[in-house]
Amino acid sequence: MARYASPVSAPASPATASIRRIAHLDMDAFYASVELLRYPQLQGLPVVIGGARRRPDDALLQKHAGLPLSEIPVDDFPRLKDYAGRGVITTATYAARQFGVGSAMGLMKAAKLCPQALLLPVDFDEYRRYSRRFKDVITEIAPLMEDRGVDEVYIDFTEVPGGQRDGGRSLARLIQKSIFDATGLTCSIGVAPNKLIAKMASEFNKPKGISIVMPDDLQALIWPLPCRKINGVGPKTDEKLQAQGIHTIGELAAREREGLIGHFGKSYGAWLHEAAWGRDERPVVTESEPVSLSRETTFERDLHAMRDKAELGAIFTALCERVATDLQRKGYVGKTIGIKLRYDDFRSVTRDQTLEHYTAEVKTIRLAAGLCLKRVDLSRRLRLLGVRVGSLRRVNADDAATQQTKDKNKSESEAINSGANTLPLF
DNA sequence: TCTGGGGTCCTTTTCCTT
DNA sequence: TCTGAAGGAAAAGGACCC
Repeated sequence: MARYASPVSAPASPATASIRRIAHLDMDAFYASVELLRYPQLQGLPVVIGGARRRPDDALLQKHAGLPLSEIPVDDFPRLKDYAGRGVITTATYAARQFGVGSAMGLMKAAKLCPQALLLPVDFDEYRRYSRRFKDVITEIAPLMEDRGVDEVYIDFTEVPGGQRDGGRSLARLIQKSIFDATGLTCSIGVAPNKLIAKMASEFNKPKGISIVMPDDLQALIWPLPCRKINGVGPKTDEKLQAQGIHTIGELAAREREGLIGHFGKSYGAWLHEAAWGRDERPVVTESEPVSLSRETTFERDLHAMRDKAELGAIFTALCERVATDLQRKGYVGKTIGIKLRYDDFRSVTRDQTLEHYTAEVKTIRLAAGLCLKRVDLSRRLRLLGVRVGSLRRVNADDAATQQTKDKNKSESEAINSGANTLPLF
């Protein structure tokens, strides 16, 4: 909090002491909007963007090679009804939502609800490019920005020129307009005394909304909302709250702190109480280091450790390679190697192993992950396999240190190898 | 007939050491 | 040598988020 108190030394504008103003900015239907910039002819149509393993528009692009994307006839786009395979919807346009399809729904189920919907693949690279562009626009105007994923950020307005005017509305407008001018994309912004409230506020007026919440507005604007609107209250907690007759944030605020602690534990119970009262002192964090890095994949069909050994082995090795490549590209080494697998009945299990030394080597990762694999039940069929490296540390650009790490990795590999010669599974 | 992938953080369990 | 307590670290799982 101290960081955000108004400067004591400079008696700035005498009448208007600066109060903490935090904005949450959320891009409106980000993925879909980016796709519509590319394919404007799909405007207003039901479009679903989904986790298709094969790009459903590959054939489309091939067939119309040379033609500007915006001139590809709508009738040629792949339809949901023609899709067969696993996958879920990542996002859907408003027109598609009319049919009851939405994020996280299985594609097969969605195809029944809206067979005529167009299906586009998820193009993360493109979304990341737009993400970088809109974030650059923001930091030009307000440098204290916290990245919250590809389409969301928090911004500290407190000390930004104009950040106090109208509770932050003018600055929010400026940012909205600048982002639209630079990218053609719209966003919604909530400005409030802290991140918790700002996050809720940004949802008030979607799309293209600006919502201002002042400290005194808690009762009127926040308390009537369902508890589920609190960022950090998910379906499980909501269910427990409902069971106790707590439906709104106001009802939650009315509960004794001690009672909540009794039901939800010391830490989470106390946090729920604070949240209901709109209290949140978390700073806007402009930089952070990753804790773990992982790769996982769901198979086209469930695989069996023995019957599909070769296939699983290849997938497993590929996952290790991808994690290792990611680590090296991003400049990290880690020392906790883990696997995750999901059985055909959707239960998942994880196994971890912490090494003596940090590594980013495929071989070491593969060996350690192989040992983890030996500790799980492989009689059931699997639908997902993942490999993770945790306890990350940034690797020095310094060559000597790198070489040292490599040497250690080498001996580590050998050590693991000698203990593992009874053969890893895949 | 279903239910992605990449993360973080917290709690509980397990294991090791003293 | 066995047992149990205590505490810490690592492992496992769960909830949540985008």
